[in-house]
Amino acid sequence: MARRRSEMLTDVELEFMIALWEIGTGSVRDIMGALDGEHQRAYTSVATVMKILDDKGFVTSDRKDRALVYSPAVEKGDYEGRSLKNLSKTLFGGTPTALVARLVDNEDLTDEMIQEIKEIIDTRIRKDDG
Amino acid sequence: MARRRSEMLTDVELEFMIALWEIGTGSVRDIMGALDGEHQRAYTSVATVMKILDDKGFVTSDRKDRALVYSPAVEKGDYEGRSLKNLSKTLFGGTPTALVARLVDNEDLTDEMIQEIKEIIDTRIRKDDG
DNA sequence: GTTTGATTACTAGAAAATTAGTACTTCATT
DNA sequence: AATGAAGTACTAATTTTCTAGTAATCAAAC
Repeated sequence: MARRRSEMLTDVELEFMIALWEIGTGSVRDIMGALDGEHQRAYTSVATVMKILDDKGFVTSDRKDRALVYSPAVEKGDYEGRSLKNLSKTLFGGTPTALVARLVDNEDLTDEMIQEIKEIIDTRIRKDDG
Repeated sequence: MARRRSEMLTDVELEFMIALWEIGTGSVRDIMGALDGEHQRAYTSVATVMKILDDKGFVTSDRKDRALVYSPAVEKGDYEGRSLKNLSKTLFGGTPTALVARLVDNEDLTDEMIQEIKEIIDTRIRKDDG
């Protein structure tokens, strides 16, 4: 516990959290196995970062016969929200509309995607009304 | 010129780029003046980072009687797009729809904002059709 | 009970990012 | 020409992040 300077993860921390969110819960070895495998890292490197994540409060740990089993203390959706808020704040003046505007003027966004996005918005509007 | 390892900016680089985008063009002193002012930094710190940004190709520089005057080589909108793509890739499986879904389930999003977002989407759809 | 294997804790070093000092250059002013 | 002011280039130190080694612990297998 303790530490928690920033509410945002560093690059490597995020990579490991993604692995943990993927598997739900797991030991250092499990997490190492769930990593993208691009980079190849020492067991102790993963263990060290997991401990840091524990210190920062992003995960919790439980001992299961000798080994630590980690679980997310922050949900992925929660962190996604944080990331969006963070990006919105730094680059879009805190207005999500500006963010969406930039998103949809991306050329390689297919018609289907746009349509899907429209449906998401419409659903949300209907939910508010109802 | 040269350098350009990552296409993404570091935190401090981004902070300075935002200042430069704000003023359009300016000397180290101008940029220093346009910073949020939260942090207070030495003149030479700003100068060093601006040189790095030049090396990486994010800005261009021109001498105007002795002093360097910097201009963005990457538009803010371009970098906004990059950032969104980056976030979408790491955290939303590369699907912008998932990103939007997360964005709109943010509670402190007002009805007006949602409505605005809807209009942005609808406009984009109409543009595609026509 | 000793060895082996797996794991954590601690430590440290490498790499990347940030900050800023010092020396040098150049121009304007005296 | 000497002095001072402003700026850049170079260098270096600090901080943060990332990586991994070593030692200690503990349980199981022999």
